[in-house]
Amino acid sequence: MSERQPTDIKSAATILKLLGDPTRLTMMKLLQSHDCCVCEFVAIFNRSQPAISQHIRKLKDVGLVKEERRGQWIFYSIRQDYEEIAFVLDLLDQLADQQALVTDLEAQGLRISCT
Amino acid sequence: MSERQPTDIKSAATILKLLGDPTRLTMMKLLQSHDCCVCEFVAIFNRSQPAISQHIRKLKDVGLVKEERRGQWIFYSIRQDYEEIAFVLDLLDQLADQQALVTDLEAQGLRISCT
DNA sequence: CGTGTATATAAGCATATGCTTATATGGTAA
DNA sequence: TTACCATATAAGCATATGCTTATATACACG
Repeated sequence: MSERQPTDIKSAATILKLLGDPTRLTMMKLLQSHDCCVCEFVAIFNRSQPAISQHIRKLKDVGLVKEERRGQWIFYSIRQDYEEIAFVLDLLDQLADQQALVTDLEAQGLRISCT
Repeated sequence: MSERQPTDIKSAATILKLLGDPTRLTMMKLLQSHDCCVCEFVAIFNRSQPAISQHIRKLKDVGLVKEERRGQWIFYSIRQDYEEIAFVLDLLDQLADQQALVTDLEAQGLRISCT
């Protein structure tokens, strides 16, 4: 079991700045449990589709997430080969679980449309 | 040894946003090793005194650091009683050491003036 | 093929951020 | 007290951010 390399300040600041937004941080936490498509995030965050797309783009631009088309939808997932992935996952592991956001939607009958 | 409580998303996002700036992140990392005064940061970051003061203020406003006058200077240190201190310290622990910033200054004869 | 659905992108705007310069504050010390 | 030093605050400005609305793209599928 090899010790992880320390994260350099610049990389860390870039990551933290990106995650320093409640929407993006919650997105990443949710992505840790399962892949999501844009429409799912739109439903969960009750925000416009472009707003969600723009958040995802930022995450994608730095390489934190990747996309994959499945039928009509594009699913996003965390890139496990991201350079500082351990730093990111450790951070996410310390956050309160957010699955309730998904199950609440289902309970309301607003089941995520694209799954 | 009690398990730490998970950090809620909102608090985490606030912290990460604050630390998502290379200057403030480095400040916090340095403060983990020893208290610093404003003039020390000014020398290390080669930035104006107001710029440094304004960064410190943000850290102070959320309760991450506290101040303490020692003679002519005001020294800043990490508040160990900060609510999410464990989250913050864990994060800082994963960053590359920044002590070189201090020793380099000393090596150049630009010894920190206020120590 | 054409149509619909999911998503991305562009442009515009209001607010936030991080600096600058100028000035205020507050304690030290002659 | 007066002058000085470290630091804080205020005001102004350029850039960044995150939304909005409008529109483009890109598949899927009848």
